[in-house]
Amino acid sequence: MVEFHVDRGSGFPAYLQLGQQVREAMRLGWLQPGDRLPTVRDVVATSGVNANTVLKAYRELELAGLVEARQGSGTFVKGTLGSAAPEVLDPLREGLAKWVAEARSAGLEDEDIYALLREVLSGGAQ
Amino acid sequence: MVEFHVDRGSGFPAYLQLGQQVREAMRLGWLQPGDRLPTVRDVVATSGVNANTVLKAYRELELAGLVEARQGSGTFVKGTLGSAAPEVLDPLREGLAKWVAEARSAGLEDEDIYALLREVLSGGAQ
DNA sequence: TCTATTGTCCTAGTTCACTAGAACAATCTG
DNA sequence: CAGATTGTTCTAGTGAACTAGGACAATAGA
Repeated sequence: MVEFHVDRGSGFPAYLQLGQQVREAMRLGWLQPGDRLPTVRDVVATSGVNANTVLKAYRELELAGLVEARQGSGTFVKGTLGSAAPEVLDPLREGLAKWVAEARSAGLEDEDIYALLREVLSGGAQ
Repeated sequence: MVEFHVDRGSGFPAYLQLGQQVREAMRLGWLQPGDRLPTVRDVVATSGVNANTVLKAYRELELAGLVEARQGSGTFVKGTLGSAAPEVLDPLREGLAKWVAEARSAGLEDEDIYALLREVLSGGAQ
């Protein structure tokens, strides 16, 4: 089961945070087709956001074809995202963890690491 | 000189995007103490956001002690962020680029890569 | 069938990001 | 000094995000 963590006051919309967390869990293989998302009321109780906000997040995921809402029973993962095959991800994760350890021992903070990745992904100096 | 790229419609506030881009440029060593940020009017002309929005971004950076606004002459980088020594960053960037190439040839999209990094940084399975 | 659970809708209202446009104030340059 | 450039302030308004609270509808399970 996925556990949502909504950071109010971070500036960006709660419904986007929820959506992103679902997508991310799908990419990492934590959520697979058929899995059930937390109940709207669950999320309300857990994260403190309003039911309409949760609904908005879920509706966007549904529009994107990623989940399917079934009244009375819950919201279920329907599609797939990314190439979340564990046999592909696992070795990559290991390699990344190694690099991260290196970066951290060189004194880099998490934000430095994110910045560096964004730079590399967007093609260097641009 | 830093070039801003504001993605309207991405959902999160323009002033946060501007602030983040300055912080990131500082982390990567593109902006160093004494460097001048683009003029408020420059950013307005370039990115299309309103002057007040740019001002809000700059004011937040100033409150954080990262920049200093001097009326009549511009806004200048004051503090430092991260450990942006090139002799430290360069080899790390190289190693990361290598890993990214590997991940991409394994079929991962950028979003997969971000998700994986977030997972690793937050300490694995959490 | 009855009941609990779930998603869904509705109305009303508040807060905040952002826009628009104008004016002022300090600094630099010639 | 004069003019251009820069940051700064102000007022007014729009739209979106979010809250609050209630009600309805479909499904699952006993």
